[in-house]
Amino acid sequence: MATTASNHYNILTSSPSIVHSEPGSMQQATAYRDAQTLLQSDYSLQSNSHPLSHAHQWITALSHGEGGPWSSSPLGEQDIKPAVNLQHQSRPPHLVHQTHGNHHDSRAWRTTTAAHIPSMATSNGQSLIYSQPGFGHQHQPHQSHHDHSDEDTPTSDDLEQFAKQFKQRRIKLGFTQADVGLALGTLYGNVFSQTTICRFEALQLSFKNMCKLKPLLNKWLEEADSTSGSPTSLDKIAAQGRKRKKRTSIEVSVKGALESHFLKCPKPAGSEITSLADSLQLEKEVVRVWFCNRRQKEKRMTPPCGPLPGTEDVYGDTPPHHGVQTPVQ
DNA sequence: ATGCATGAGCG
DNA sequence: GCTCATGCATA
Repeated sequence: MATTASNHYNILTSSPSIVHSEPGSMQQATAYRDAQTLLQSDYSLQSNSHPLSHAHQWITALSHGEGGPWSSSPLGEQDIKPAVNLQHQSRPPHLVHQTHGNHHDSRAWRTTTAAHIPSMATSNGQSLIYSQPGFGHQHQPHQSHHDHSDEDTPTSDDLEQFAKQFKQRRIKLGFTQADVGLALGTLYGNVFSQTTICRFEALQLSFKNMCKLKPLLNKWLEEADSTSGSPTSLDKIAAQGRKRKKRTSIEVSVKGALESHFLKCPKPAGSEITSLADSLQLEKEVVRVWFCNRRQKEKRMTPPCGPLPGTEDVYGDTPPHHGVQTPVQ
């Protein structure tokens, strides 16, 4: 069965303070993992026992110090990043180009820069439901073609370029994605995780989100660049705990089943989710979240290949209109 | 790098 | 309930 590795929550109490990592070293990665399973309580604890509801503020409220509901320390969880970057940067040349035309909000991406066109592998994303990439260009930011480097609404291309350069320079300067995330917190008050930086570099965020982060990252880049000789004070405080449901590990076979259902119906009703969860022996919530994440992924996931026209808005939120135009090919 | 999860905000 | 931004935990 698939299953959830366990229904425990782990409380990370105090992770080792992270010092800004030095170029090339990926130290502090394992130390904190021990403290990972300190406490075990039922899932219900979260939904029933604690009337807490606003626990996100801790992330942003650096000066709040009220501690989240589940946090054991008053520091909130602003940055708990353990800098578990072991990866650094091995990035295969697979282009991550997104091609969607979701005007809806903001996730319009690349238009056509595919350098190589892998054939549709049909492993599991064959139906790429999503829409078309079309819209040959950014329909969002159109400001006069000016020669702005930063500021102002960038185009998809601008973002892509920036992300590329950002990553390269970041690496050259010897910083990990986690370092950057923390630095943004100490420098500008907005802490971000390694995950976010990673997704930024990989263009896996929505257009709007990318636009929002770009300025910050750009500033950091300048900072880091000019201070590349002296040790920028990247010290930060890290220590807090938080209870979170243990990540459920869904078995491959079960995932396959979910995929199938997803292809048939990306947006199942509550009752459907319930029965599906029942047949797969998963908690309803897990299934519901799975679908949410699946949908979200579809929206920004780079299509395995050219999204085929004809399979458009399955979610219904994909709006009407232009979208025609064949993707790559 | 990515899977599952949380929570704000919106109907 | 969903979307969307975001991240812990994990592979």
